Amino acid sequence: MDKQLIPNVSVDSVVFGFDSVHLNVLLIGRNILYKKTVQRDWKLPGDLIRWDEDLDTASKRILKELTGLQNIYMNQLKAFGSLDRLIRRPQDMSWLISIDHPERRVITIPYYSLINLSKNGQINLDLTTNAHWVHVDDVSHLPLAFDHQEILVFALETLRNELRTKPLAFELLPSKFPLSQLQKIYEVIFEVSLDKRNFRKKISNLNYIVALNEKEAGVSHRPAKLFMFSKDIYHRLKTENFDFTI
Amino acid sequence: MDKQLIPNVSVDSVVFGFDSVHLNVLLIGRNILYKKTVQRDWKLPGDLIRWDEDLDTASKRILKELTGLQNIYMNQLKAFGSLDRLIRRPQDMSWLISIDHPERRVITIPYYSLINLSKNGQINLDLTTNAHWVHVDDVSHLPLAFDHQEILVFALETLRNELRTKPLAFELLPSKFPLSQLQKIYEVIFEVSLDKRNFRKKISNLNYIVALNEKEAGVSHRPAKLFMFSKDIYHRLKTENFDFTI
DNA sequence: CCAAAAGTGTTAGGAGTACACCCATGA
DNA sequence: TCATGGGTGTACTCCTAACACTTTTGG
Repeated sequence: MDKQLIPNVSVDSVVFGFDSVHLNVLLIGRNILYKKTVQRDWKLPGDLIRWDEDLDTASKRILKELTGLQNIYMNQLKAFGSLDRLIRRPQDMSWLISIDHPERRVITIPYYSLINLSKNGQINLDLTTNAHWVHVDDVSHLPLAFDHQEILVFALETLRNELRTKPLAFELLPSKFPLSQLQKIYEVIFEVSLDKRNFRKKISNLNYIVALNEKEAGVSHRPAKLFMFSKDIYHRLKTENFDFTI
Repeated sequence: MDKQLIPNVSVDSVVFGFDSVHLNVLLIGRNILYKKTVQRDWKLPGDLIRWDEDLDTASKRILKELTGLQNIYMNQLKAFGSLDRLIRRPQDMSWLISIDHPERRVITIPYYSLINLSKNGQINLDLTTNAHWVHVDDVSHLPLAFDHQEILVFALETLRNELRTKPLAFELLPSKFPLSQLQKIYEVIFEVSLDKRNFRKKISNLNYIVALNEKEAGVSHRPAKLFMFSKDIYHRLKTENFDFTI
């Protein structure tokens, strides 16, 4: 056991990636030996944190070590620390023994991150660590380690909540995007379908979504106008508005 | 150091209490000896957690031990674990030494709670522990231990966010309340003033806020009709609605 | 010329906002 | 009878929701 690590506090990352069609989550494949057969299962990227690093720093470091991802949007979720979280599944117990994990109790502090996966800005996934993008809809059928299924569900709920009131959709898009992509994000994440005209009317009232003098290229249909999100304008405008819903 | 305690993970509670005029927060007064004078400062109720209890359990236990409060609404916030959070103020360092606190690093998991403080349902504060209700507006002038000021600010922000979309106001009210009290909560917490007629119109559309055949008693003005919040009706209704704001 | 997605306007209903006076009670 | 907060309606504006056809490009 590395002396630099706090033995009972970890971070985990729920990295959401949007590929212009699906919302995906980044999982690490494991092959664990259990009852003399090799079983495949999945976990969230994560690890113990060090004595000499802040939580955010730890989360960034571990994500980079395990996946190569850097400089992406990141937000802390609530901690998960139930007594039995590491030992709910017998496979997990035998895995912990196999890696010589000494601790009876680990409290984990999950983060969620957002990233765009479209063809241009190729993602620099470090494949030696077995990281894979999985459609979020498929995850519920997969065996996930520990309480990672629960963490993922919580992360998705939080993403939905934050997406309602914060300009997070743009973290899932390339810097220049057509409006149909923006709409798709809301449709996929909230599992609804939205009216194109009403959506665009709504967007056109938001001055921080700026039309560019550029169009998509290389598509076999009428090319869409590209837009960008202006953080500056957004912050200048969002010092007004009161509104509540009980 | 108690062997039953995890040495580097604590919980803290931000307990908000509404007294029909102000939003208050529960703080514990400390007298610390620093540079040969006794100084008064304040901290959030909190302590290290035990190896054999879940986070929520720990939070409930510690809140009860320190204040006598039980069975109140409680919600976990994000963890605070920066490297210097215990040693930003020299007073805190000398206090930690005085209580023989061994740990260089403690990550705390804060919770916020909501409670009603009106005269009827007298609160059972255990005064031996020096717990006091302080108006939230006054807290920024008080010396708070560690990063507790920061935790409090985050808790208040979170309370505001959740109050926009969840029926939390009722946790701050007695079970039967006049509409003016409900309005006051939004006005105090969001620091706005709302139009009485418009507020009441909005409320009358919410079927889960139910008018009772009862009136206030003992007030020296026209007595107000009392209302209650129906959790049942609320949950039956809130399985609809899509709406987002970027 | 076909397939595919982009782009565009109108109408009707509901929600939000601004605003001023009378009512019921206890002291 | 006075002081105090309770209680009520209307008109205007703005946002939302429903709905179908034409345009531009590549193949």
